[in-house]
Amino acid sequence: MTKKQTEKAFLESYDIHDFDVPLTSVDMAIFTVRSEKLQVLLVKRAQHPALGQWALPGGFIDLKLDKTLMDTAKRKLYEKTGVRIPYLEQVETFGSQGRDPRGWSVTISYLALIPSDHITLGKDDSSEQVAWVPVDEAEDQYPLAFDHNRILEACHQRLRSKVQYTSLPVNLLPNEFTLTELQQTFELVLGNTVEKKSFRRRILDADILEATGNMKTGSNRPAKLYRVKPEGQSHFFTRNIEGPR
Amino acid sequence: MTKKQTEKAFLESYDIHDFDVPLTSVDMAIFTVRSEKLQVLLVKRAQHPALGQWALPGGFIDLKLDKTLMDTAKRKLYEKTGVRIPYLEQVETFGSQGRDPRGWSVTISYLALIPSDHITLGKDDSSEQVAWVPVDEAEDQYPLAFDHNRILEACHQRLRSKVQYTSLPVNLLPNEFTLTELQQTFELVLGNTVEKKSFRRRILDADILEATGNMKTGSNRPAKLYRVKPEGQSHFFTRNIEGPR
DNA sequence: GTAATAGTGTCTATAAGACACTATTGA
DNA sequence: TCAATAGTGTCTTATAGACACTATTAC
Repeated sequence: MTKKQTEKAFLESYDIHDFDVPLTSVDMAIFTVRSEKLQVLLVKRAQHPALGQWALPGGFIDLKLDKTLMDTAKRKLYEKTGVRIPYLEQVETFGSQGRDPRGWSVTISYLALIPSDHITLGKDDSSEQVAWVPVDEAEDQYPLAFDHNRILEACHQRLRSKVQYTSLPVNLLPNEFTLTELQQTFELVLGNTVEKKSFRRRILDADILEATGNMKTGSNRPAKLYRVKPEGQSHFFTRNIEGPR
Repeated sequence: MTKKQTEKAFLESYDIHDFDVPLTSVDMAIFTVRSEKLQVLLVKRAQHPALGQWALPGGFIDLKLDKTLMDTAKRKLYEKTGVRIPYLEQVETFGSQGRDPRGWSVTISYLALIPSDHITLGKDDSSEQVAWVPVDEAEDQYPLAFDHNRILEACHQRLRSKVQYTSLPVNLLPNEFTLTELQQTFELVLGNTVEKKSFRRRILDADILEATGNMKTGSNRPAKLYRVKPEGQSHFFTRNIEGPR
């Protein structure tokens, strides 16, 4: 190869298989709230390597189907849950010699938040076992395949820290919800209680919700129902929730 | 391949070249402060594709030399600047069909901060042209190779937003510096002025610096010189710098 | 009425911004 | 003494936490 070669000639003679490249995949931590717990979706691997072990859903980029990495992530999410437009955020890319027994590999991790209603688990044909597992259990009691425990922790950590200064938990709730339900969701993710008045002031002052006009009734005072305004899915507050002093 | 196959047999028969994988590289935005401007390191590409165009330094993972992605980033940084232990942070991974003419490719971007003293540009033998360019110029007036303008913007944006709530700019200064110099560095990165008293209160209350005992003299009152405590390289404040009201 | 949960009034605490002030040097 | 920059005192502002209080429903 000389420097005089044209770019066209260079590209024609270029073959990616001439070079050693790492295996590249996408893995994701899909979170939802079920039974008043923050849960994460796990799949039992139906292929080697790590056959039979629990893992985060993920897989290889389909160079034909996927135009971008985000497409790969969206495709995987849809295959596993039937959900098409969740909150989806890239977290961290893990790459090393030893993380996969097949050799040098890189995985781009994504964090997804979905409401627990209207999920159809395991839409795809992979016949893998799919399960929602409380995040704490997944972290402490499940030895996940590859370095997936570490990836899950990175995603969980990202979520926890962003909840301190963003409105992300709105993405874990159905279309209509009460402020109390929203507060409980924040508390679940944060892992501590938040003060009611402070919380409502913060949310309402941010102007990210609108009243639907409906009320949630029970055996007590009915609560106003709200929906998220479009810009409210990912609102940034100027200060953190601090939690109890 | 059957499911009864052992993992060992699977791995023995596995050949990465049987699959289509994307090209995978690492690119980095190396920032420093020179001539009272935030500058970024660019290299003029000495190979196809995009030969002769300015680009962010980067390159392929060396599957033999590098054990992790961070190793690739550190190696590239050392080759270009001679600096070994800077502030280094992974920013975002860009992957798509069209970002490189050679085909589907993925690049993991890193952000590095280095002090401008003791840099030896272009230590490696690539005989590429290497230059410091003010970030604003690089963004507005340099058509960088591939999608490097977008990558630079992502790294610059990450830096700007983290400066609001971290101590990162200490990594852009030499070992000893005055509070005024630190403040000026914050201002350069933030793109606005900050109030002197608030700034000093914030930094000193965080307890991330220690006085060296030396003073910087000039034709005026001497200023105390400080160095960063080890934990001060990446301190998180609980609130943002807000800037002028 | 009571139990239960929704929603508010208002005080304190924390850390930032504003800005005028004092301090210490060289020339 | 003056110019220049270092460094401080202290008031105001913004937003969070604490916590007691009122409001509205089903029964």
